[in-house]
Amino acid sequence: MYALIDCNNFFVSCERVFNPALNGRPVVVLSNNDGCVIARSNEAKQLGIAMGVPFYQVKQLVEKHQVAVYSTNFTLYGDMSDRVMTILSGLVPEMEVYSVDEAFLHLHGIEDLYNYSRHIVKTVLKSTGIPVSIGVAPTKTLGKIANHFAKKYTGYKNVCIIDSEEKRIKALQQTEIGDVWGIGRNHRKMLEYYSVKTAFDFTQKSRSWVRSKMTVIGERTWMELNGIPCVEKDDLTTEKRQICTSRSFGQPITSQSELVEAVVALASLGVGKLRKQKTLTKGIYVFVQTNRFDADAYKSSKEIVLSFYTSDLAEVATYCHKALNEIYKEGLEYKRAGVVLLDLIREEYVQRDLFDPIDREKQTRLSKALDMITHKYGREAIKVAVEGEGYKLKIKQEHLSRRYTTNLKEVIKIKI
DNA sequence: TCTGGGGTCCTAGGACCC
DNA sequence: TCTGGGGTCCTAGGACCC
Repeated sequence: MYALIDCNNFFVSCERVFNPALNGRPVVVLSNNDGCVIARSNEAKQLGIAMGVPFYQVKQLVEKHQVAVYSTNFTLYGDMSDRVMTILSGLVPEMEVYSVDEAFLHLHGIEDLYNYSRHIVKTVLKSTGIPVSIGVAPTKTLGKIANHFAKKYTGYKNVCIIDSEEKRIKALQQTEIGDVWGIGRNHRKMLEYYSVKTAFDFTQKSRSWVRSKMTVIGERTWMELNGIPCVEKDDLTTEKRQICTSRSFGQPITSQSELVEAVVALASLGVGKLRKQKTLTKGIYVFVQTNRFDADAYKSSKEIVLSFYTSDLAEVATYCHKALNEIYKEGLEYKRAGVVLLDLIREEYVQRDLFDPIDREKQTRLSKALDMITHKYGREAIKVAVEGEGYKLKIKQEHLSRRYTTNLKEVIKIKI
């Protein structure tokens, strides 16, 4: 049996841990730039605030019901996620972290699944303050469905188990096809056209029909819903194959020099991730765009294939600068830019090249020194010159909470 | 006036090779 | 007049996830 454990309204729950006055109140967390709603408390959901809705569209509703609003604080959420995952790894023999707020647990051989799951729920809550729900089932896709029910009905006490054919069928009949893990908007539309409304309807279609309409991915979902596990453990979960760092700007950027600074700042973040997972890159993709909701939106990009693998910021920054010079057009208002590091390889697999003009030993020592400085004094302490002094990406964050768990200056203070 | 960010996997079709 | 067949690799784009 598998369990899908999922933190309830995760980002909101993180904010509530450090601000208990938010309990019972409607709360929303916004995306970067305070653009869209990306997390909602149950109270906010009940007000009809939809997931992913642009914030300005619900501003009135928010004011009317005094909804608490937070800018996204990924430093805090990432750290809270680490805490939850650490607790879990101590409780189960095997697990796969699936996302910032979800993990699959392997429960093979466990007798009393309900009490075991309840114990996990209570332990995580007590240790981290984060409420979680658990769905247990023979496959991961069914686990997702069970989890949905665990959240939806309070009677389940955050644990729902699908362990019989009757329960499986009942659960499938009560699940809309669009709510199934792996069925997105397009496939939902297509399936509804063929009168497939529930997950159960879907399982009644033939395997070959599903394959022909939705390729192997749909077929996999079909198998899983029918109780046959086939979503395997992903060996690559920890190591990313590409690293994308992009931002929308609160204020548009017009000058080339400022755009260079922004792109290099993004490259710096990307290289930070690259180095953290101990990989090197051999391809750099830079893109810029104007407001993508405009009818005449302008988009441009450039990929540079390097001759040698690198994880050196100065080197990456140089290529980014080059790429940008080729794609920058005067007189436009840029709203978004990004840097993608492609073709990654683990550092121990890199072969030295006889014709490499750069002294890699020296460069590695320099990069390591930079890592140490950044680690000790923060990202702002040292940077590439072209990034500009004190330059900050123009991101709007008007409702930011503190980094309670990762910055000493921002920890909670207790008055005695 | 406002509209996120970071990933993965699969397929079709073109280029190229023998 | 007639114009093979099979394989690999790469890329763009679609679809989906949280």
